[in-house]
Order: sequence, then C-alpha cells, then structure tokens
Amino acid sequence: MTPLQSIKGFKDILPGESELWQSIEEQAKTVFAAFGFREIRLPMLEKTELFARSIGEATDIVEKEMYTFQDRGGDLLTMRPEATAGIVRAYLQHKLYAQEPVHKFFTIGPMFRRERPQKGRYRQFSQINAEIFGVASPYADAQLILVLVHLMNGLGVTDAKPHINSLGCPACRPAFRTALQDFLADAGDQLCSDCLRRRETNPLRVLDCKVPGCKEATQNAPALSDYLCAECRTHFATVRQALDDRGVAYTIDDRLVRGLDYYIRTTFEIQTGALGAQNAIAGGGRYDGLARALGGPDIPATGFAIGLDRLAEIVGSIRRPDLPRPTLYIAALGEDARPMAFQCLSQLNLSGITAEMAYEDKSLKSQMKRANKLGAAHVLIIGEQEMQQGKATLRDMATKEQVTIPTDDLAAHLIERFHNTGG
RNA sequence: GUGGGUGUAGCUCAGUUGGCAGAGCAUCAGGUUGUGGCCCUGAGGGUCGUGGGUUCAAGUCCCAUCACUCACCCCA
Repeated sequence: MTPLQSIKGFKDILPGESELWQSIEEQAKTVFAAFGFREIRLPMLEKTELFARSIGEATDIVEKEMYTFQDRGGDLLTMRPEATAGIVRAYLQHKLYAQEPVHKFFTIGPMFRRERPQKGRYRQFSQINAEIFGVASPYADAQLILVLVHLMNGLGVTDAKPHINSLGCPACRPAFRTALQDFLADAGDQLCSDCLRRRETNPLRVLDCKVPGCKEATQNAPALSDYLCAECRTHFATVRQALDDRGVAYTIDDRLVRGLDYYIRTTFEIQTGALGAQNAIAGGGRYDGLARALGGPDIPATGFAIGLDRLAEIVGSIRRPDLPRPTLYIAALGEDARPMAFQCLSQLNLSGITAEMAYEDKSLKSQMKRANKLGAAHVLIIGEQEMQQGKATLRDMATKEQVTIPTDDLAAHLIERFHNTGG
C-alpha cells in the first residue's frame, strides 16, 4: 500500500538542489577547459574483470561492495565503483596513446558501491574525475592539485586543504612494507582488531587508523619518507616545489594512505571538517603501472576524483544558486482571454523568455499571489473588457507601475520589451 | 557486516503519571465589483512506520519487524 520507495542509498536530486549541481558542474567544466581537459563519457557498466584487475582483488571495493551480476548472455558485469578503470580501458581500447603523447580527460557521473549509507556516503554517488595520461613528470601531479584548489576557491569552499604524500614505487615500497610489518609484529597486542587484520592484508592502512591505541602504537613506526628511493624523493620534492612556487598551501601527511592498489608516488586528498566522518571531498594520485597492468603499453598517468555529493553539500551550505524566476506571468480573466494568453505565452517561450501563465480559471487575486510567489518580474493582465477594446495591462511587480498596451502584436511587443531590458 | 539514534499532517516538530490528534510553515478559499508581498479569518490534509501484546482505554508501556539516520569499517 505504501508507495514504492527508492533503493537504500540511492537518492533523488530534486529541483532546487539540481540547480546547485548544475552550477558546480558548470564551474568545473569552465576550469577544465582552461587547463586543457576534455570530456570523456563512458559506460556505467563494465566487465567485472576490469575492476578486479585495476582496483585490486583484495580491496573492500572489489571483495564486497560492487554491484555485480550476470547478464542474460552470461557475461559477468559490474556497475562501475569508480571511474579511473573505465577511462584507462577506453584510452587503451581506442589506442589514444598512438595519436597523441598526452591526454587530459575529465568525466562527471555516477558510481556505485554497496556500502552502508551515512552522511556523505551513498550507494550511488557522483564523481568529477580528471586524469592526465602520458606525463610522468611531477608537474602533472602538481597541476591536478592546482586544479582542485582553484576549483574549490572558485566555489567558495575555503575549509578545504590539500594533504599530500608519496607512497613510493615498486622499487622502494616493498622495503618499507617489510619494515613496517616487522614493527607492527612487535606492537601486536596494542592494535585494534581491524588493524591486526590490516597488518597482514594492507599494513600501510594501520598508519591511517583512527583508534587512539593504534595511533599511539604506531607513533614510532618507520616513516615512508625515509624509505623513498632517489627517483621518488626527487619526484615528490618537485611536486612540493611547484606548489610552493604557485603559493598553494598544503599539508604533508606521511600517513595519507589510499585504498586503491594502483596508486604509486604522489597521492593527495582534499579534506574538510564540514562533513562529519567523511572528511575527504576529493582524492587522487599517480598510477603509472595501471595501463600496463590492463594489457596496454607502459603509460604514466595521474588523476583525481571529487565526491560531487559531498561537494554539493558543502557548497549548498555556503551559498544557494538563484532559482529561475519568470520574466512574465500572464493572468487571464475569463475563458475568452485564455486562448490569447496561451498564444502570447507560447510565443514568449519560443523566443527564449521565461514566462508562465494561469492555466486554470482563478481569481485575479489568486493569480497575482502566484505570480508573486514565482518571483515574476512582470504580470500581464488580460481582462475581458480591455481585451474587447484591444488592450491589456502590464504591471511591473517591483514598482507597481502599470501600463496599457495594445493586444495587436502582443507577443512581439513584449518580446521586444523584455529583450531590450535584458529580460 | 557491526553498533547507537529517530519514525505523529506536504515540511519542521509538540503531545504531561496511558484518557477526544496538535502547532508553525506550506496549500486552497475568503477579508465588498478585476491587483501580489504584511496582517486577519476559515478550509482541506493523519490507518500516530507496520504487525502483535498488556489494559476498561495505547501516539504514550512491552515484543517483533521495516524504514530513515549517524557512527564503525571503507572510501569520494
């Protein structure tokens, strides 16, 4: 009996909020255009194998969060849990590397993970992704961070600082991992149950644990920065220098560990205190090995993802976009006036002027109230008596001034009037 | 997957030791002939999440269940 509800963790974005999303997306597109990123649009469904191979078999995402099913032909498919894998797949499939050495993409769209929903975390959530392919230079990493900072500033999000780290590379990370595991083996009984598990599966994550006991136990843990190889060290130094030169403020967080297996060297996050437990509104890093791991050539790449739902929540709390207001509301009195009202309305709409009318027979007072509620700048009153004399009344809602205008070429007259006054 | 909180009008929420279902906002209609915002009056709108139980009597107490929500986990 109760009406059907949406799926848990899937939410509707209603008018009023959709305008906010539009304005954020427009702002992002403007920034991307300036920095030379071009849009790529991808399927939301991919073969399961793609995510298993890119994100990592042992990650939570792949192990228990993906929406995976067999289609009617028996293919194992997955609703994308993140965008990077699909972008790399498309990049390799169309051999874009053979056409141009450098590609910069952005994409905006929904991702799917079956987690328990909470503030800032949904089962369908949207991301804004940006990726740079074919550039091994640390300047690509720095540019991505700059794009993020610039976009946040443009949106008025001031409580958002980049945290950066270097995770090392296949040459130096294994040594650190071993050293860390040795250290954690000694600190055994002080760790929480989750960390005891992480110690085996993903020891770097222990450094990121919020449990006070674990923080204490890992206080003197080996630092990743001490284990970086010369190349990684230089790379990270250049990223920092580039940001310093640009005056971009950041925090070095050598415990910033990211969950996806493919990250190497530079990783970063934009963090905020405005979202409860979900403090990251954007995250990213370098993933040079991924193209090769997916069967392509050895192409360096780096990118980020912004949590659009989270960003919209923050931006919405600091400013609301103006809602659309009609330039004109047409009040028609009597059945005879309505055809003329609709005729006029249609011509205004077709010429691009936002206008509304009273479709039903209502009192003038009621129609005026509605015009006021909609925020109409003007009301055209088409009354029975005046109409017979070839006249109508145009009221300016702000000044209350009214003028009589002829009904001959009514729409043309109004179109000219509103186009001249800027609508 | 684990734990806490909350479910009463479209929205935000009151509802006393169990005793007739409420307010504000919103919607609609009026407040002398065809003119908005403020103000005033009125109207509509509820199986009190759902199902059991206790009781003369349950929105209120008990049990179950569902939904939402926050947190853990994980991540954007």
